[in-house]
Amino acid sequence: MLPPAPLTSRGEQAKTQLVAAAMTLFGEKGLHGATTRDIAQLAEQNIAAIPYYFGSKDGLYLAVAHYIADYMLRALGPVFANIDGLLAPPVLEPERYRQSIHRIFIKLAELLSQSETLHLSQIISREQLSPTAAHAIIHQKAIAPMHRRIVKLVAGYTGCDPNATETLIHTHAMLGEVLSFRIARETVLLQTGWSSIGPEQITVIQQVLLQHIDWLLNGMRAANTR
Amino acid sequence: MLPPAPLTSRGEQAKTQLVAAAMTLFGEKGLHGATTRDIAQLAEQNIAAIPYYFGSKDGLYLAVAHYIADYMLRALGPVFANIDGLLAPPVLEPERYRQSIHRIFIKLAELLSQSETLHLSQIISREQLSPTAAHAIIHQKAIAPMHRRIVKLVAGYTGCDPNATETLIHTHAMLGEVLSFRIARETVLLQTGWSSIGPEQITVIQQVLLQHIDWLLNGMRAANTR
DNA sequence: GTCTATAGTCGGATAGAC
DNA sequence: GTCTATCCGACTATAGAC
Repeated sequence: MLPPAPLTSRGEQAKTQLVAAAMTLFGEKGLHGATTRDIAQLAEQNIAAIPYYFGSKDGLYLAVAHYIADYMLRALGPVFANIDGLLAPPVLEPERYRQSIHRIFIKLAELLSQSETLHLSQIISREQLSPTAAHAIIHQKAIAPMHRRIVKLVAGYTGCDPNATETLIHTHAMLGEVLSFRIARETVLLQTGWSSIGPEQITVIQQVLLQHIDWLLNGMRAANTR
Repeated sequence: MLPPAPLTSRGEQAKTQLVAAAMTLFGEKGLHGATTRDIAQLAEQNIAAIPYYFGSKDGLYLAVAHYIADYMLRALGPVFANIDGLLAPPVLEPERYRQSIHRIFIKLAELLSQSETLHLSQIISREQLSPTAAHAIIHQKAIAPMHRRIVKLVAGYTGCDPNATETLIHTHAMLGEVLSFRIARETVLLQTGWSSIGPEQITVIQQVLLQHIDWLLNGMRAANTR
C-alpha cells in the first residue's frame, strides 16, 4: 500500500522547515551571522531551496518576519478581542481596565519567557537596534496594535488622556519592565546566579511585575485625580 | 621649522581612530555586518592596520569592548564614589538613599539618550542578545558594579534584604524602564511620532522615570514595613 | 520540483616593498 | 611602522542535470 498522502505538500514542508531553522539561526547569530548553508543544514533542506522558494536570503528573512508577526497576533488575538470588548462604550469602572492590563502583562511575561519564543524576541530586539524592512512588518502587524490597546487601557484606568504623549511614555516605561527580562536576560542570569529562566523564575518575575504595575497605575491615577 | 611633535604617536592615533570607527560600525551593523574595509575607510586608516594593531577583526572588537567598559566606568565613576560614601556605615535616613537612586537614574537616562553613546549601547544590547567574550568584559567591569550598588541603595531605602533574589528582580525591573527607551527606541519614535530623542524628549522621559521610581520605591517600602 | 556543481563576489588576513 | 597587492576561504546565487 502507498503511504497516506501528506497533509502538506513536500514543498510546503520544505518552506516551513526553512523558516523555522532560519528563525533559530537568525535569532542566535543575526542576519549576517547566520549563513544559508547552516540554515539549510538545520532544516535538512537543500541550499538551493532558499533562493528557489524565497528569492534570496533576504527574502527568507522577510518570511521569518511575517511568521513572527503572525505568531504574535495568534498568541495575542484572544487578549486583543477581550480588550476591544472592554474598550467599546460604555465606559466601565476602572477596576475592569486594571484587570485587563494585568492579563496582558502576564501573557507578555509568559510569552517572553517561553523558550520557543527566545529566537523570536531576539530577532525583534535586533530589529529595534538596527531596523530593516522586517521591523516595519512586525511593528505594523503586531507591536503597534498591542501598544495602542495597552495605552487605551492605561488611560481608562488612570484617567489620563489616551492621546497624550506622556501617557504613551508611561506605558512604554511599564512595558520596558517586562521586556528587560528578555533583553537583558544575560544580566539577570549573571546577577541572580540562575542557570536559566524556568517556571519558578517566571513566577517570581510575574509577581514582581504585577506589583510594579499596580504601584505605577495607582501612582498615575492618584497624580491625575489630585 | 618642524611641526610640533604630536601629543600622541601616529600609531596611537591610528588605534584610537580604528576603535572609534569600529564602535560606530559594530554598533550600527553588528559584529558580522560591519566589514574591516568599511571600518578602515571610516577611520581613514589602512585595512592592514587592523590585523597589525589588534591581531584580527575579533581583536578589534574586544578592544571596543574594553573601551566601552572604561567609558562607562569613567562616566559613572563620580556617581559610584558618591554611592560608596552613602553605603558605608553608619546607616543613614532612607531619604538619602532615595536621592542617590534618583541621581543614578538621571545619569543613566542621560547617558542612554546621548547620541555619542548610541553605538555603545547598541553593542551592549547585542551582546545581551548573544553574548561573546565582549559581554563578560563589559559585565564584569561596568554593569555588575553598577547593579550591585543600585541594589544596595534600593535595599537601603525600602528595607528589603539586599541579598534576596527578589530585591534584585525589583531593581532589574526598575532599570528596565530606563533601558527600554534605548533598546525599544524605534518603537518609542514610531508611537510618539518623534523624529528623534532630543533634549526636550529626554526631559519628558526623565520626569516620567523619576515618578515611576518613587512610586515603585514607596510601594516596596510600604510592602516591606507592613 | 529538487539536487549537484559551480560561478561570482566579498571579506579577512598575509607577504613583502618601502 | 605603514602601505599595496594578493591570496585564500566563505558565502550567496545560478545553471543545468535529473
